Amino acid sequence: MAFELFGREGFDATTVDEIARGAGIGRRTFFRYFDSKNDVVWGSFGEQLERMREQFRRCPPDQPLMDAVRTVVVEFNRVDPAEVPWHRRRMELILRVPALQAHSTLRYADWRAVVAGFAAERLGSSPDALVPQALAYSTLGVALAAYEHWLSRPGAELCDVLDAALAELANGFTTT
Amino acid sequence: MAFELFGREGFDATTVDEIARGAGIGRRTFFRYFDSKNDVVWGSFGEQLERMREQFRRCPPDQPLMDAVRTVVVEFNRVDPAEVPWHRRRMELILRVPALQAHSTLRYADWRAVVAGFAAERLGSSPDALVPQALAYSTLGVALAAYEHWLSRPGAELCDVLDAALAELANGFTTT
DNA sequence: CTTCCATTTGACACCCAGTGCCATTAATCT
DNA sequence: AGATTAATGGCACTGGGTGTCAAATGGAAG
Repeated sequence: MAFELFGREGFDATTVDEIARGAGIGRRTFFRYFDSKNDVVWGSFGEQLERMREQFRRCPPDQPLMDAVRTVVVEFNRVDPAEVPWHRRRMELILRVPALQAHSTLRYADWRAVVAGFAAERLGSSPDALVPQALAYSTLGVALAAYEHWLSRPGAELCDVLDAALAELANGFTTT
Repeated sequence: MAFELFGREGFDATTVDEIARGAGIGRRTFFRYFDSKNDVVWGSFGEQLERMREQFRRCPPDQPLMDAVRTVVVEFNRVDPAEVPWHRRRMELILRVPALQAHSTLRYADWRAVVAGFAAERLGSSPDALVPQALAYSTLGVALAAYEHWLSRPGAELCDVLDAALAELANGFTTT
């Protein structure tokens, strides 16, 4: 897998030629499977998002908006304990390698669209109105902060950190 | 200026050679003034941030955290009316051209650090603790949503939109 | 003015990501 | 098998970004 190379040489130092050779395919073929080298670390994110949309659909209609968002985001990011070390390495790349950090912004847009869509529905407004967009943007932000926090403390439980951070958001960061 | 070229040909279609030739300098010299083509649209952002830090310093110590953040972010983004069209075009590039959208993420890190620093001070915690980071991340998110909203409605007043969006954040997006 | 020094510049040669083109090689169908 | 279609990968090219080095520039000091 290409991740061995990234782990060994670092993401930037690993060339597409190496990845392709490692996978036993031609360089040109690589670019038919992946739009860019960056996309290697983002598997089939689109399908994952469909899962999140589904989770939003399952939310009880009377559940307060931010409670629903919190639950879904936390559940969406729950991973099989066996996969945690793997997930950690992947997220380390995404959140710490500048090239990926930058590129990932483009992927986050779809994630935000799902959240904004749900919020808009609940608020009876358009998905691109100010409030749903601001809500989606800030939820994403909080999730990223939680991820970074999780990455830098080996012991932490991702879902707990996410839940705590989203609770703060729902409180408007009040210093009660 | 390079912005004419971006406006005429589009950002991606404008090559560094063209920019350099347009500025009457060599290509190599261009890369000595700018780390990348992307950086052209981000002038001296570092100095701007110093201004924001200063504004945070001026906040009355008894002002509630989120009120202070809101005021400072709004004021920080207030631009001379004469410069608005220019600012608009610059932000259009930053927020709509994928390459710049991605790259800008790296610049936002410094912006967030300023906000997180202030929040940490007020909360008596470390700047990289969860709450200051989450607060900074979500404030940035809300600001970006406000900017997008502003860009897509020619009539809107940036500061008003920012203020409204940040008020929502401070309320935890409650549907009162 | 000239000499000497340091800084700035830009030409040149690279590396690497990404793309268009096209011949070759599998699959697949009849 | 024979014909058709899709997948593959070689090749050449564009464009961003970097290292190297020689020439140009600009002061200061003599």
